[in-house]
Amino acid sequence: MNKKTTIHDIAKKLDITASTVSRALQDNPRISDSTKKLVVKTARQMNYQPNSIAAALRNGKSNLVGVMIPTVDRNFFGSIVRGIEEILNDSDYNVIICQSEDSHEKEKTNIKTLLKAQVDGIFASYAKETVDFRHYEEILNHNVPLILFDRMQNHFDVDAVVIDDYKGGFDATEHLIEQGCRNIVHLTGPDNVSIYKDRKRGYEDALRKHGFPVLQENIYQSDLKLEAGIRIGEKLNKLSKLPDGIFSSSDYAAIGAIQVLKKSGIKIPQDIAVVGFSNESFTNLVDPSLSTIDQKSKKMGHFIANTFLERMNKKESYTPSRKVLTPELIVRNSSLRKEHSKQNFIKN
Amino acid sequence: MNKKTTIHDIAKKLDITASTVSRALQDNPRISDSTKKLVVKTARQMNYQPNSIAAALRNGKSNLVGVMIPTVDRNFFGSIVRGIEEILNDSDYNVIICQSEDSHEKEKTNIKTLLKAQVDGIFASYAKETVDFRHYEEILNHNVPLILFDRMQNHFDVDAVVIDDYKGGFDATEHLIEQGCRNIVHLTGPDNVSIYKDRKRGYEDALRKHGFPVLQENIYQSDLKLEAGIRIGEKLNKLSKLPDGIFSSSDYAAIGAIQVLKKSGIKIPQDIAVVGFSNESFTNLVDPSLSTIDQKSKKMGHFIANTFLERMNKKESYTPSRKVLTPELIVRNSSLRKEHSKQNFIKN
DNA sequence: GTGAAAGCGCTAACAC
DNA sequence: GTGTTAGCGCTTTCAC
Repeated sequence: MNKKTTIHDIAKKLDITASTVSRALQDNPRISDSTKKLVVKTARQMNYQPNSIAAALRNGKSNLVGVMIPTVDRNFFGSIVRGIEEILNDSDYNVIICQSEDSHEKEKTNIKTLLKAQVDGIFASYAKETVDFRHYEEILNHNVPLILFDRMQNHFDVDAVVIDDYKGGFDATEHLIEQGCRNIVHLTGPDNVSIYKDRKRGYEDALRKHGFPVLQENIYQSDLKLEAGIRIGEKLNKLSKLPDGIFSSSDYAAIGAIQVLKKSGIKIPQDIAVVGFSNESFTNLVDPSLSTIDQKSKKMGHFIANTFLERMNKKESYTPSRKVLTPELIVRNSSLRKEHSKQNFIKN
Repeated sequence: MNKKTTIHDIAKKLDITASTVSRALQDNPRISDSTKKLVVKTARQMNYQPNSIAAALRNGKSNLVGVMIPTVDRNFFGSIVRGIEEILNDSDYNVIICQSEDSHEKEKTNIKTLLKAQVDGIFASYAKETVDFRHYEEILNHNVPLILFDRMQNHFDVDAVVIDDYKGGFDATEHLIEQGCRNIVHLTGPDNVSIYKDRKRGYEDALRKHGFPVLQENIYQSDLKLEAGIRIGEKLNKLSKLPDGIFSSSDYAAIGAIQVLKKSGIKIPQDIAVVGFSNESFTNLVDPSLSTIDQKSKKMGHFIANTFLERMNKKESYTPSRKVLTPELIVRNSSLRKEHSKQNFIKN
């Protein structure tokens, strides 16, 4: 049981050569059916396990891809990864996951690690902190296909799969307006992350479209974490004139604000209607359930994987493309004022 | 920029041999400091990237480990993975993550995939569905170190890192009793998963210790998902005599039940106090915040990684061990009756 | 339809 | 302190 069987062992047993065994196992047309069957059977008997490392060395490809995301335990990223795996595992690729934890330093280390692991491709979503992109150029210098998703910059000419964040912001805001909100606050993230800028533009344009002014004092910038939402909620509480709607670029910040506001007796959605962003799994666990924008994460994973596979097929003369997915507004109780909630808490 | 530099390229440039380069890069003591410096400098200049695949083939180890968990987007598993990575990345290992989605079939495929990827070790938590363990024996047959965590069976003689589920169940239940509960319901999972059996035993023993009867009709078995909690909540609602406490083996089921009970005007924790299990990240986002048992996930990840590293060092005559971590009761508002909540919603 | 031989890039035992 | 050599397990070109 100790020494692993190789194609040479199989060859010796059958009194043929390793090349024949190799070809037989790959179903090479030049090998006779009888030999193929024999080889396959013997391989199974001997509990042969192909050594993918040797193949990788020989073929110059590892059949590994690296995915770098801020964190694994957020619904959005977790399910992108699952989407990627669903496609790639069928093509015999394995996925290595690295978490940047939104730190520029970790991101640099991770990229080094992935390149060292000889991955055949890297799929990455920027860390929030990242403003310097030289380590990404390193990937391109190594001729490793790079696909950016979710967060990205425009100045790289690489494949990208994103959602239409502008539309997400627009739809969320317009929905609040339709629910009767006239004074809508927006919670946004760091300005160097384009998704937040785009959502903000959507927010602003929706206001303008309906004839409302865009007020800078209504826009609160933060890291969009739970704690930031809490702090902003406290600020709102102290305003002489409460807003009647909140569109937050993050579910976490939204929930933080809601917690504070609820404590002071403010009714959600009657006094303030709230829409978050990302459709995190907790959004239908909280009370009231949180309206949000779904980012089509699994679909995004599929797109990423397929883009990669296409890229691998047309080796030369490949032109990077950008796929834009359409997000979906999920209306739940935190923003539903007009009709009595048709959604019950079981529904997603 | 196209062809990758190898140690031979460096060797040629410096008019030395590849072995010297290899040794220099590994900081081998037999190489003179001057050569080392020269080699390292030239390597950097030529943008040399070691080919870990070649090294892997030569050394017979891939420096990859595989982690198989039910799902990535649960706080508990996500942070185990992070714990593992924190330790292993320092030892130049990379982590491949596979998700079983609690399916026996997926688990089998994943194990095949990992073995094919030539991982140096597999860390796994059983799928809930799994009752047949032959595919795990396959791992041992391939001489690949296996470490089980969280969920496990006793009949395998392999390394294991678990928490003391019995104590978790006991502490949760005793806490409810101390808060004045006299009629505590328990939500448990499938009987073939030992963690649920252990938590149930803890529940029962706590009741007995305090002189309460263990009533079979107070124990509800399910898959412990949100929906199951909702169904059980509805059942409880219809009882002639409501319970005054719930200990759920899952935060999700707990929250499902709470949602239903709140809807019928039942006050949490005044009417029914609730404790969940796992310290999922949403537990301090819901209202009331959910008391729960923290499973020390990051620490568990560290233990798993260190166990693996130890195992790799003592190659022969290795005796598997079992590490048991102590869980921690986190008291939040869903179970705190006696004193007025000292915890505020910001605290974790 | 099958075999012989070379080589992917690296490491390490053995020389000196 | 450095060079020589062989080989990890596989694939593939070139023979026949």
